[in-house]
Amino acid sequence: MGKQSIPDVVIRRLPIYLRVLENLYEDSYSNVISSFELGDLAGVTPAQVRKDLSFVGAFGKQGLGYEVPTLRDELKRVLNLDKEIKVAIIGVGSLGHAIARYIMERYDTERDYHLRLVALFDSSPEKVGTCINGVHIHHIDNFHSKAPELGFRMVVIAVPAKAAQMVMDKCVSAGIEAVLNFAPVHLKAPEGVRVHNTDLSVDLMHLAYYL
Amino acid sequence: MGKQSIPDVVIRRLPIYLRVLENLYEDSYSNVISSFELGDLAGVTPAQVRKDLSFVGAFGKQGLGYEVPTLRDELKRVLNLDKEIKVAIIGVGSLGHAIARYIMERYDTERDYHLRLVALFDSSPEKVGTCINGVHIHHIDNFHSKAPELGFRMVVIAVPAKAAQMVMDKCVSAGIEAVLNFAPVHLKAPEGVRVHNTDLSVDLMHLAYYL
DNA sequence: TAGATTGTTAATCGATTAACAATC
DNA sequence: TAGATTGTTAATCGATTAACAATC
Repeated sequence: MGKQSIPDVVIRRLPIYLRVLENLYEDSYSNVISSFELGDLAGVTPAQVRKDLSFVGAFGKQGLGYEVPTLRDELKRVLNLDKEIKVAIIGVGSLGHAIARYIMERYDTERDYHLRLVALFDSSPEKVGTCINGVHIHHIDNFHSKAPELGFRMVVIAVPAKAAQMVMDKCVSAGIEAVLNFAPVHLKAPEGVRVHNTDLSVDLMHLAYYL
Repeated sequence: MGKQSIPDVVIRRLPIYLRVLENLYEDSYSNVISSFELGDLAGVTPAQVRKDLSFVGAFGKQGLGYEVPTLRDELKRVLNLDKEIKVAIIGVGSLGHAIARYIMERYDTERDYHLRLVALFDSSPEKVGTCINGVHIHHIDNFHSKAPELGFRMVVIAVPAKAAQMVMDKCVSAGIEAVLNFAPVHLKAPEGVRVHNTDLSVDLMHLAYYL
């Protein structure tokens, strides 16, 4: 299998292919898709698609293309999305709130991705104890015990920049393995903890260059 | 000057350096920073920092490092952030709302980035006509006339996937030059319109691989 | 001055693209 | 079968890293 042999740059594109297939599925297209069509819908070249898919070991059919349900299942398997993945969000400001709703709407319902939001954390006494769509907001001080109790290994950080590294440290000590950080700071984590930084302001500034 | 000669991968890192410098500034650190310190805070190697900064033509001082205010101003100039940049958001769901608040809090106040949110657009009659922090929500049907009237050239799309391409087409025909897309679809735009896609679900799926 | 750090060049590394034999 | 498209290899392209002379 050799999971670590798939380059990260390829892994980053697999969810995009998966997203395209899910959308096709909903619109109930043809049962097969060529690297040309898939590339067009994903915004990459056909050669790129074939190269990427060769890493996951998916088998297309020459002359036809890829079977949509087969490829979709294969991509989900590689991305671990064939199991339920529990996620928690730390920081329930407007961004954390929006992310919570996004995950609940996009995953908890009809799709079978099984990305499930199991807990929210905040430090504000007014928020702690309340719910968003049935998901409780816990106090951040209880994070260390709640993580193993609720069984999530993936966390979204949506707290102010000043608090982010402290929150990250709590995650690390609680054994969290993957973190998606929305705070506008580069967070440090030891080897073995995967951190992905998404900063809206960085994206906006990047685009500003091209104006 | 040769703006187009700076690779996009470098442009993407410049806002990160700028963010580091702004944070330093607030904490009123030393007046100079070496490529080692800057790299550490930005999460890249010192060699990378020096290579990147050599593209913008910034001048550090051997034996010392880079003057923080000089480098900050230089980065802002290259990224067009020395002028006011007007932005509009299309789609005022919870994500659009959160992005609106984020931009208003982060840019409109004490900082001098001058990224300014000038308009919001939605199709819901309940939302149209209301305000968020003094910024009006217009009907999407008025987009074409509002764009030149309010003078924004950059747009954030935060509408559902199904509506996103249609909204993008409206942007293109209204002369928008840069789009930050949060809808989970790859949007097509003609040459000359810069599109940057950020999809929370793609990031989550990417991280899921490493669990 | 001596120590430190830049800017830049050359070497390495990795990713994308092109091309085509295999084959559905 | 003929036409189309895959999977893979080789060629190209670009980005990162290492190293070091220049110099503050």
